[in-house]
Amino acid sequence: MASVPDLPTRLLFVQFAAVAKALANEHRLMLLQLLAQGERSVETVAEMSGLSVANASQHLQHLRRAGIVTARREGKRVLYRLADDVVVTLLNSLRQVAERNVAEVQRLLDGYFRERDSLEPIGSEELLERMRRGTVTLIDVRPQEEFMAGHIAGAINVPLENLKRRKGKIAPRHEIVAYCRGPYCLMAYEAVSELRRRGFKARRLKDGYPEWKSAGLPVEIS
Amino acid sequence: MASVPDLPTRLLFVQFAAVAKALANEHRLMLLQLLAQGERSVETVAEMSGLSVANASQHLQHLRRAGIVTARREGKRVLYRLADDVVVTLLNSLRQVAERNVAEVQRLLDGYFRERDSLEPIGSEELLERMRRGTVTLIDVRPQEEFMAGHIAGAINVPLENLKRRKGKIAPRHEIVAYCRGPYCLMAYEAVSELRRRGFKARRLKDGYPEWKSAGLPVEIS
DNA sequence: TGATCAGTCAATTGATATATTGAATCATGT
DNA sequence: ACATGATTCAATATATCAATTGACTGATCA
Repeated sequence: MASVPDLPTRLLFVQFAAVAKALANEHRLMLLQLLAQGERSVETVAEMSGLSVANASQHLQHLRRAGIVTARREGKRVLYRLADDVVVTLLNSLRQVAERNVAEVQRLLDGYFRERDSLEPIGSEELLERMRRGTVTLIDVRPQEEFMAGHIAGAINVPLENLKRRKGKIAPRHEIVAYCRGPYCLMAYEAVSELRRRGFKARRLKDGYPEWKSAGLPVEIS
Repeated sequence: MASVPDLPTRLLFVQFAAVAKALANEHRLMLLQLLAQGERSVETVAEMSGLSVANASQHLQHLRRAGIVTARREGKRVLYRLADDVVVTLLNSLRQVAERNVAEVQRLLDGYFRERDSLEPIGSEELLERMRRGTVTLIDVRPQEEFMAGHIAGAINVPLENLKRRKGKIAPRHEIVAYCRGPYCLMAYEAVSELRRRGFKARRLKDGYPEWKSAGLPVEIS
């Protein structure tokens, strides 16, 4: 009764495993989060992730061979991007499984990310509704270059660095909502803490730009 | 401007990578497909996958440490099962990425699985509607033990082995729909081919039991 | 044409993963 | 208590992966 799998089925599993192998490295996952913001050059993601250019290049090629990202040449530089939106779904379910089932992740969330709950995240439906009524100011705390590559429609860019150095003159009449790269990017957490310290009403958007974009909600470029 | 990720964020990526590492092996993916049918003992999945018991045990423990499966002891045996339904989603998006992006998978699908399209898969909505009207006979071609552990409500069990040996006396008035373990399990394909060779009207269900179950559609046990 | 910049390739080293083997548990029946 | 069956553990050899280094290629611009 031993229904040992036949050859073609085994080959398929080998291919699926190849995709999983490409995801099975913390640096590549970090590169994917960066690419989830939009197209980026090798040098850019190398600098943002703290990897050497050669190392980042090899990781990106690994991801490309697995069909997770694609690359195109533009002049001197090579620009990488996620292959399609299914990749965002894949990364999200990976995150969900880790979050729900791995004790270590729970510990990290409960510890370092303790403020998570106290910062009352707002959902996308509620944000859309309040944007329509104009009762909220939406800020994107990512660096300017990421903002310019694409952001939530109606958001204004206040990079976290500027916010902390009080460079932007923020005096909104309404409550502030901050967002960044996604649920595990800490920038929006920090922004909300900082704003509250200064006496503003501030909340965090539950998800980040990649989730918003992949949900088909309105975005802008530039 | 090098926004190198901070420590807690890096630790989270390490944890996500650990989950991905657990998926990054063809044998473990095969074990997961088997466990997607329901709870199974180490010995059972070892036999079904063609792995040695010790090897299967170690792979299963790897999956357990990653929070992808859980185990419980029942007498002499240890029964493993998927940790939750998010795992099914994760495996499906992994499959989708591989399917959409990897040339090798395309080749396998177009070659060995050539009959795929000619076998006109039926969707779950249409199947439900026709089951309600009674205009279809639904057969589950998985082995009896898998059928007994859970199957689509209203299905009858005709294991592929029996079907091929003409052991079951099939004389349905209606069209036959066959299903098995999922989109990459070949048993339903073979069953439909065989039935058509004998002159029956037969189609394949688009997805398999795990997808049906995880979609919350009606199932039965025993 | 040559200099420069962005990225890739190849070779090396150290670190991880995998399958096998045989011994060690742990619960059960005699 | 002892024997048995099911699973896990420990040790090993082989294979694969990751980061570094320096050389190489391709596109741009003086």
